[in-house]
Amino acid sequence: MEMHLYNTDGRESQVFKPIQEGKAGLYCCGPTVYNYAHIGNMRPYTIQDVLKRALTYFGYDVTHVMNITDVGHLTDDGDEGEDKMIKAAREKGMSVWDIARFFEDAFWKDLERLNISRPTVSCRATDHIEDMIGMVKTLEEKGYTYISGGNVYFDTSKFPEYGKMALLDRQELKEGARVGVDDNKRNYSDFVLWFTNSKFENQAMVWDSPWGKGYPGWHIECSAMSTKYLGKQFDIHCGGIDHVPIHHTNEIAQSEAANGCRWVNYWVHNEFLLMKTGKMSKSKGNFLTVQSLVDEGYDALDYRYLLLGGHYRSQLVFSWESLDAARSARESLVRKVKALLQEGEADRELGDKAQAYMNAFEEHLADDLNTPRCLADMWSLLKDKELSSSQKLALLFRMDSLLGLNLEESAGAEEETAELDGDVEALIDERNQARKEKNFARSDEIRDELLARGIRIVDTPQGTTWEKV
RNA sequence: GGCGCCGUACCCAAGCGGCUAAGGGAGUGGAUUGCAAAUCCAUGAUUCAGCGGUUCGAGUCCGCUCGGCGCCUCCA
Repeated sequence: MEMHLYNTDGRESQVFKPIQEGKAGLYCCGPTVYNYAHIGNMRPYTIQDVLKRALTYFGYDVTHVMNITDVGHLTDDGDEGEDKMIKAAREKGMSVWDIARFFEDAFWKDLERLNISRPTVSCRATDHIEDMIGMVKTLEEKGYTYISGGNVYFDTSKFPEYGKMALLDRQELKEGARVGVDDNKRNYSDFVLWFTNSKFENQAMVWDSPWGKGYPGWHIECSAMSTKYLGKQFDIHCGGIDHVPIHHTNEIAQSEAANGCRWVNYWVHNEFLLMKTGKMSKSKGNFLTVQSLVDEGYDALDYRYLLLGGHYRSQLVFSWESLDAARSARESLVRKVKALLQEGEADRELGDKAQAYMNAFEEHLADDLNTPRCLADMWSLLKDKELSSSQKLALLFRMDSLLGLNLEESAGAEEETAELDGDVEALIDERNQARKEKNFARSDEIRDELLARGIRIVDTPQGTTWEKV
């Protein structure tokens, strides 16, 4: 199956053609670990996970690389502002190194809860300082840099295609409109490759370099690490749409200047998750974390379902109402799987009819990851009266291996924990006895009591069972 | 000021020129139940913000108007 991806570079949907037959190199910008990731941050990782599953399913051997930015970055542009890592360290009374590990661990935990598979390679910026220095040296040798105010800058005027992907040439940027202008720059769009003139206190993260003690610029890490693990040219680069004009633009300039060739073939950018009050961001304080959703009683997978319910290139406004809707839908799917499972196991092979469903699903998935249609496909197969339960299960599990809602595991998980509480069984027996004696006051009392303990009674013609709420 | 996106039923949301406008949630009616829950069945836009235009044909293309959002700053 051919995959179609919307390529920001060219602004059109294109057929994915790998550089190397049967392989796909995928680089995704990872988190800066100075704070908890918020649920908006999790949107790209979720869609990238689906992309990776899809590529793998369609027969590509995927190498997925993600960086962990554990080097301090500024809270503002230029030389202003405070280093995020240092700020966090001061506030938490921890070293910057500990801060980085702490939030990196929290990040992996969030990914796990969202059923996002780990990248093939995850690389910390602090472990790759030499690679970055090497790339800056190459750029210097090729004449793309200048030193000013102690920092090494990339001279964007030396790179004629600067801003091509972002279509920057069409825009009249309002220079200095909201940020002070860095007088050390020759051109507005120039950016720092290596800092040596830091004014920060507590510079724990400093490395020796040909230009003096300092630390790398904001954009060089992705270029250096992606080149190291995926080569000078690779297939797909993912990230948030906000990265288009600055971060990815600078990455392209650096990488293509240093490597002397085209760098990335497909740029896949996800749109933002918004709050009703506007963009979700740490600085605005209007953000939620996966943990805060869990604290409110949601399953992290409810949020995954919510994300899958909209297309990744559309803005999505988060609301508790839509999360409720996603939870209802997801729980319903899990219940249906559970019911089907009681009728038997999933077939190993898909029959003709089931295959038609799978084909449609694959087509929608391959159509620039149209996950809303994929979910609709799941629902429509469930309604099919001519399809056997075992075929339905086979389809659902196959589809879910691409969407990652963990339906099979969720349907089974309740059974296991169910066995643990012995007195739950006793209460149910007591309730059934009460019902037999038409003592409904007592039976309803027990039902309420169990519900308070997170257990919902389900009366069926075959008898009484229960499930976790 | 410049660039870009969006406006589809009560809510979320597909749709990218052509069969009866996906799907989910909520609601309503019915079956089932001691009552619930769950489940099953049924039910929803002559219409896609508005107005013009192109076309045999437009939610889908073009223009304008109104409304919302994002970017131009580190940001997912």
